[in-house]
Amino acid sequence: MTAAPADDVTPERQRDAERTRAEILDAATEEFASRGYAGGRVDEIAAKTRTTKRMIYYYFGSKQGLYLAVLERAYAGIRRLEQELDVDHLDPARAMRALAELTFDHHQSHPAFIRLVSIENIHHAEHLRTSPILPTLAAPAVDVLSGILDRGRAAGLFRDDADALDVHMIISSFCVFRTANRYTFEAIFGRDMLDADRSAHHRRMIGDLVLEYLTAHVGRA
Amino acid sequence: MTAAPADDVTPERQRDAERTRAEILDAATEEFASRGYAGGRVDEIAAKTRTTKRMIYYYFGSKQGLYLAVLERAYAGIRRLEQELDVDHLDPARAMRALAELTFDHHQSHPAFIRLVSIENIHHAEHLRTSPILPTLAAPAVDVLSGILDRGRAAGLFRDDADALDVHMIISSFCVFRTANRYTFEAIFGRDMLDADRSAHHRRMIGDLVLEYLTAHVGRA
DNA sequence: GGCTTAATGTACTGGATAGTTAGTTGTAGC
DNA sequence: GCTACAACTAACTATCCAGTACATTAAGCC
Repeated sequence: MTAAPADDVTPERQRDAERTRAEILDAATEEFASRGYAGGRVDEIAAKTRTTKRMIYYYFGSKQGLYLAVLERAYAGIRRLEQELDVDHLDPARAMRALAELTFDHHQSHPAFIRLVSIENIHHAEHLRTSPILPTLAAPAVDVLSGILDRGRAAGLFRDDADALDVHMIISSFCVFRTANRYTFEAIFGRDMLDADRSAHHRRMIGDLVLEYLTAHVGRA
Repeated sequence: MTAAPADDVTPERQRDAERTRAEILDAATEEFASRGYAGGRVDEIAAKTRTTKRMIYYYFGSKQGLYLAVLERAYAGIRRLEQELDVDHLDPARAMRALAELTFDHHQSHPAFIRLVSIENIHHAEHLRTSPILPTLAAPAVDVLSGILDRGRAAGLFRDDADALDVHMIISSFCVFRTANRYTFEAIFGRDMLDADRSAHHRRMIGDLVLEYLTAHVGRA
């Protein structure tokens, strides 16, 4: 990436565009995810970095530009995971469970991503819709899922009328809800979603749920 | 409510505290639900009513007080619905489906409520947690659900290890997701969740999903 | 070692916006 | 028809905050 001299490494470089950008993105992710777009403060983001507000405008142009960069980087994470998931060596049922658990694990360990998606929906996806990465987001999720469904149907294991996006929705809704609505759920029902035992239980549960749905009334139109 | 004269009704009363309050709450619900708490503008809310900003402070004290009043009124709607739902005359499976469909219909027809819940979660439920109505929110949902589960288990129809809050979560997550994440879902996958055919399909689906879960491996510990 | 450009810092501005001050008017009760 | 209070209005202020003008410094290049 950076062309650093091989033998005389300065331990703290004073100018490093790459690192400054990344530091700003990290701070901005935290700020926007925890306060929303309108609630997020550019001054606050700058204060969390080792640089100044001027740099944010230098690299990202505007508050909106920064927010969009944050959003795009967050989406890139789950997209990469889905692309890297190799389930061809697993039977359809196990493959489906692996996909559900991948989603479960990602969403649980990336609350900032989930919160950013919530925030983006509050804004009617107006930022995401303008993003150049938008067209690359659908395929990874849908392709893996369609492949598993096709194999399952061919083997006579899964129902014929299951739709890939519906299955994606079942998995996403469950995994997103646990993280996205964690706070109101805990306030109302007094149950912490992130309790380790409960997490393990829910992780099994989403796999069960999807497989029960897919194997119900097999062969029916 | 208001002591209006019986025979000489003035068509447009110039002073009506009740109506002014309600008008402010309506406008504020729309504003906060569509722009978030920090993004919502008190001046904008005032402009949408037939009164002035001063009245908002007169009745609700602060922006936060207004927001909390909006949130409480929104929760009151679903709580009332759940309380009024009478499923004792239905067999457990039909009762469960009726509850799922009630939730589905409410969430689909009250997007502002769903958005407010999302917004409240962005804010770590800090407003809801201070609300005096908080203790009244859990019981209606849980009681109806527990009743149905008990009857289903007693009849040997439902699995023994099903937990009321888990079932609530399955139903809520699905119904909330469709509305809450509608915009990013449409942007990414090009599918409108509110299409009439798809809605009917999903409405059946959430009932199926819950019943398949509850009737799977019946009798197993 | 000077030239060029990318990277960085300081200090400011102007518009937006939550909240207030100081008043006015309608209406119920007598 | 007067009084007291609730309901209401208009105009203001103090602060916050996104974005900028301008100066400066490090580093690659020859």
